[in-house]
Amino acid sequence: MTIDIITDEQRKMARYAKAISHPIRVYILSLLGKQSCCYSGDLSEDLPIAKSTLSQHLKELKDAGLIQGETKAPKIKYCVNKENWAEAQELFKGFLKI
Amino acid sequence: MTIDIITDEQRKMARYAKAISHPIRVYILSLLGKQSCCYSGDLSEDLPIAKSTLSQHLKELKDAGLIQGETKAPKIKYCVNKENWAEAQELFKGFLKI
DNA sequence: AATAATGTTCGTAGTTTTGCGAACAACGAA
DNA sequence: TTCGTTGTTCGCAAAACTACGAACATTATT
Repeated sequence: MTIDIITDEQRKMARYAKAISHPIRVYILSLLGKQSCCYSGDLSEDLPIAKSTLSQHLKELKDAGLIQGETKAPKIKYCVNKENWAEAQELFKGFLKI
Repeated sequence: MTIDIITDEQRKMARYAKAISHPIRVYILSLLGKQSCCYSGDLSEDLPIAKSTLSQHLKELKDAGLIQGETKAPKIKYCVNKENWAEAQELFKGFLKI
């Protein structure tokens, strides 16, 4: 009940887990796992949500560091952020003892 | 934009991820990974949160199916729910393999 | 039976998440 | 420049999350 015994690693774990804690975001990341990149417009066609909502989910993933967007005007190409994804992999691997 | 293309697997992934999307819950699960079981009271001593708050986090993990409680009156022994934990492992493994 | 130990539930409060449509910004093409 | 395409941001609302203390339940012990 004194000091904070939760480690930075555990905080990071929680952060990444939070980023993937929504079905839409799981879907997006799964897709990026298959094809490594995608356009927001393609997602918008497939997913039953408003564009603005999709935009927010992408922002969530971006803020968590799991994806990155590259402007290919007028579109934006989203890719996995490999560095952070690798970190997340390691964290989850350790956590799940996979 | 028509049918829901999100799979049950992806929904489950999101559900499990949500359960571990809080530092306190990551801490609890990490501990259970090390020693497989623990008492709520021990957690309460270590964590800087109110008992009632801890109780809620444990309930979250229980509802998600990741842990289960066994009454050893007047204490409660919490353990990993092995079956569901294995399922979560598989889901994350598939998800992260990417 | 009375007390102590252990947790849960209730009521409350503040914050965050999720979602939508409308309005706005950026940029290529006609 | 004007228009169409593509996304983001804004304003709003509903729901969920996080947290606390007080009150309550349960059970072992005295």
